[in-house]
Amino acid sequence: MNSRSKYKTKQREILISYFETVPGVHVTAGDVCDYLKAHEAPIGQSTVYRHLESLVDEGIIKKYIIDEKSAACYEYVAPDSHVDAEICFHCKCEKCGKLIHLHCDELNEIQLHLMSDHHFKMDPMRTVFYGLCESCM
Amino acid sequence: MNSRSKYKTKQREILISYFETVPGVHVTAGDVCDYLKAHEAPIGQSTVYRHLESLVDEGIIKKYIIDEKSAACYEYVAPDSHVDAEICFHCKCEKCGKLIHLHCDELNEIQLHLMSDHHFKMDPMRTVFYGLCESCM
DNA sequence: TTGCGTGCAAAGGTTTTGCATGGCA
DNA sequence: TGCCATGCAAAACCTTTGCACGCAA
Repeated sequence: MNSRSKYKTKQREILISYFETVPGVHVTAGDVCDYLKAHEAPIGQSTVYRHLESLVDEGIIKKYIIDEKSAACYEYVAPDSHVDAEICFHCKCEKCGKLIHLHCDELNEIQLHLMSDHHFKMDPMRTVFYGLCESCM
Repeated sequence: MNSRSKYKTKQREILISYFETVPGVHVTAGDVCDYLKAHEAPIGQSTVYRHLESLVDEGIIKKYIIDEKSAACYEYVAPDSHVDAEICFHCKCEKCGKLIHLHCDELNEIQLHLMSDHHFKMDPMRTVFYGLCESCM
């Protein structure tokens, strides 16, 4: 509900700085809290959660729901990257828990198909394919 | 872990009977508990959860993780249906929360593609496409 | 009789919320 | 000054687990 940040606070800057140091890495809300606590600048967990929601809305970070039993993951989005071209799909192995990143043009056709035939605008950042990876099959 | 039922108990029969009365409907563990409590036969929630796990393993019901913030959904599988042909995909609207069921052959190609090109065996029952539905776009 | 099944209560983990205090503009 | 932001604690939520008792075979 408080999607947009109105004030520039120290906590917000700390969080953004932290994410900038871990590009391409999936971190959970707990990871963020732990890291900040271990370093110089602890932030209350409710503040962390509230900022994570805002930063997702602003497109500064992405949120991934990888596994329903574990915590949500957040990842920094580099501001100078043209994100549209960087669509990334995820496959999660139900057995070993491995997470596979896919950059595949053919998978983009799924989006087009869902759009044209089913009138559904799929969001690749939130969609995860569940199944079995090669080594677990 | 206790995947297979060894004893035939009253609670197990009640649960199966309940699911038979709601074919094609998604119910949560809480729904089951509430329904049974409102009727003649309440069952302890831990027993419900334990049976749900067993029934999923036995293929009597299917489990869907639709939304990471809400409870898992369970659905009865008719025993006389040839389930292999009944693959069903789900689309979940992130805005209005609507759940859309898709029976589409073209989507089956995703499975084949993931299998042949990425060596990943996708599980349609667990995979949900997130995005925006027609009315929310 | 043997050991699984049951159910209550409590724990588990992640996320949200209430409320008083603190800080930005 | 006037809101918004913060953070602690507690609640909320779904699910799992411990343990003693009950029941199927």
